[in-house]
Amino acid sequence: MKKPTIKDVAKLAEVSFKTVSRVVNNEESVSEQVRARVQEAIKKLNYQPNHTARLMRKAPFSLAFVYDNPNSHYVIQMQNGIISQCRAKGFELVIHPTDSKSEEVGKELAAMIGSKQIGGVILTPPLSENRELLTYLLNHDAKVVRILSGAEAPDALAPVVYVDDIDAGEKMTQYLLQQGHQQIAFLGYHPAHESSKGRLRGYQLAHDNANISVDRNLIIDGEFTFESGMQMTKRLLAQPKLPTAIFACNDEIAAGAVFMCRLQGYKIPEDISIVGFENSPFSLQTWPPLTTVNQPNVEIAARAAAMVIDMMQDDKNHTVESCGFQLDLVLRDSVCAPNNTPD
Amino acid sequence: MKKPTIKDVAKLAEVSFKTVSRVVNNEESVSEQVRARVQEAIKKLNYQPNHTARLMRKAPFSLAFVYDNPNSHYVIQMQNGIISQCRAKGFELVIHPTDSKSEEVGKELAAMIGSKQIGGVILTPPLSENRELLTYLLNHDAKVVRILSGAEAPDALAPVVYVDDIDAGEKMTQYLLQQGHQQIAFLGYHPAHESSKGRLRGYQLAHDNANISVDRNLIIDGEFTFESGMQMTKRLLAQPKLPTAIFACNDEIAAGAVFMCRLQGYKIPEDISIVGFENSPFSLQTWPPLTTVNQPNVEIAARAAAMVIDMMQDDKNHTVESCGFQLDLVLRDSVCAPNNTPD
DNA sequence: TTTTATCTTGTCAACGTTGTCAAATTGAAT
DNA sequence: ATTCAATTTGACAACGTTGACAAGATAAAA
Repeated sequence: MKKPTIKDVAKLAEVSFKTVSRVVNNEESVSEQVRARVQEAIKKLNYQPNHTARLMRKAPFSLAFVYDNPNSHYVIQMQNGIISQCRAKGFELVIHPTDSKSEEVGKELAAMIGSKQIGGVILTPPLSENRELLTYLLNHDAKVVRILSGAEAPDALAPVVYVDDIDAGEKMTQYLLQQGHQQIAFLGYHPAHESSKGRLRGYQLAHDNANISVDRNLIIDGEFTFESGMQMTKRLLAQPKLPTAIFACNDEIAAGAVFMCRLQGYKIPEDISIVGFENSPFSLQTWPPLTTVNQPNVEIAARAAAMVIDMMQDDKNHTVESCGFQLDLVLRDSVCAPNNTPD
Repeated sequence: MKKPTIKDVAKLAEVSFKTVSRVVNNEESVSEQVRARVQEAIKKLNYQPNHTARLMRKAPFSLAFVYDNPNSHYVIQMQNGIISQCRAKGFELVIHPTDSKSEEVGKELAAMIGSKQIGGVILTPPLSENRELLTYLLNHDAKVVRILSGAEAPDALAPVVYVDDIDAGEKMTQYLLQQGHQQIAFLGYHPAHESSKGRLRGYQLAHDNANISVDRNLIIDGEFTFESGMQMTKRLLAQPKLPTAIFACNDEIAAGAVFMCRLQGYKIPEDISIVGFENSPFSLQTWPPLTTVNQPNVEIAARAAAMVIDMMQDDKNHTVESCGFQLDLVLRDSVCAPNNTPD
């Protein structure tokens, strides 16, 4: 049994197929009588308009989510946020994992956009930080929205959803300072990682505001992984002056820190308070559960999707405003006031 | 500047647009001269064939990945496996997260398949376990491939990619037995979780083969989470007879077990060996890294995708064979021979 | 040279929808 | 009744591509 087309419905309802089209698209000028008859026919035949054929006549109805990120949870959250918008507004999502280090990303994306009738693109870090890629895409007249976070104010080439890492880093550090911590280590600064820069900047800012000077020895460089978290913590704990709290640049590092501290016999949070960043599942994959910063990725992605869709639908090319997200702390049990001042 | 169509290319190359189509589709009967001229024109105009219009004439070129799974890493791996096949074979992937508990899943999926010209569907647990959904989809003549794992032999309604949990559970248990463990606890049996049944079955089998009877008290029910892992381990450790090894039903449980053991002062693996299942990032999110079972999700998904594509392309409806995957152990440092026999 | 076979190219319809515009119908006002 | 406007409906082209088939060009055989 073939899939019914609009013409089959028309025949059954004894109207022209154009009228069926009108009913399907909820257009005004159809009498109630006819509308009812057509709707009945639609139901009887179980007719579904052909998305593909539709696309050919109308403006593009697809947007692409381009990413190159090893963090599954992040990607899925993004995806979900975008899909929610797509479903609400009848758009199609094309996911496009790629390799940000490849020379060909630009071409590859342009090709995809061209062939798949894609109207808009959402870029996440680190792809969204690639200025060349962005201009390349803009030159191939794609509508682009970038999701960015970090210390640099984003340029104005295209609308951005900006995550305020500086503010969040500051809030978290402030919180630790308020708890009475004065020796706060910072784990996981990485020059290639924009977010880490922002978070460190906030850390610094909070110290400045409190008139407390930062001990450079407490800032340790490393990767955003559990393994690296353990290594960094080991190095940290080998130093003469012990911190009373650790601000880890993400939850995985924090989990590694928790582990290493325990291995060396420190109690968490009694001996050392530890906080993470991201509110990922990893923040609950340790004990006690980590105080962390919530990144509302689903909302962020939904916002970005709404923006691209807006840009696609808007003919007159009115500029879509960038927007910023402030992050909130998630207080759990990995922090307490410092009891013993380490010597 | 408008997107160039096949006709623009034709005009530039001074041939009919049909000839361009032939060049684009790499058909035989085009003279080298003309082909070169057309290709040049294509390059000059940066022409990309319109995927959408193509779809309208040809057989469906899209397949859907339907899932309802809280495990981001799993979903991403699946997605990647499927995408690899789609790219290789020029297919389009539509991802469709859904709610398996909803009454409407079937209708929802049928609607999606109908409207988006989807030729095939890949189902993962728990959706793939839903017989009703499957028959519903088959009745709406969709091509379906299911990814399944567990203790039940899958029915023959549609081709299946089957993950042999029983065998894997048996292998892992055998390994622990070979290390000299006799008191092996099993954490995370859950009646609603097919995989856990299979793994437990394998655990039982290995004991049977070794002529060792299983102590029912060592089998603890629970969820597939870190939190539950901690709880179960707490219960386990409260029992008079301590195990020398713990077989956790997945890595998160195992990580929880590691944590709880440590909290109670047991050393891993010296006092208690612990193994997980899945080889997820969580298995490295603890210390020591977990011995676990590798689930080659990317390959599994790629296989499933290849199968659906096969079914879609094959007109004569030849039956695609189901296939099974055997899993392999990943030996890391969370296991050693039991030193002290607990009393 | 003519015929035939083969290879290359072109013409046109079709896919399922929406946009444009004209035709038919309705209803109100004269 | 007649006219006019407003509403409802329909005919047809168009979107960018591929498939079926016909036409033209070329090469080989007569």
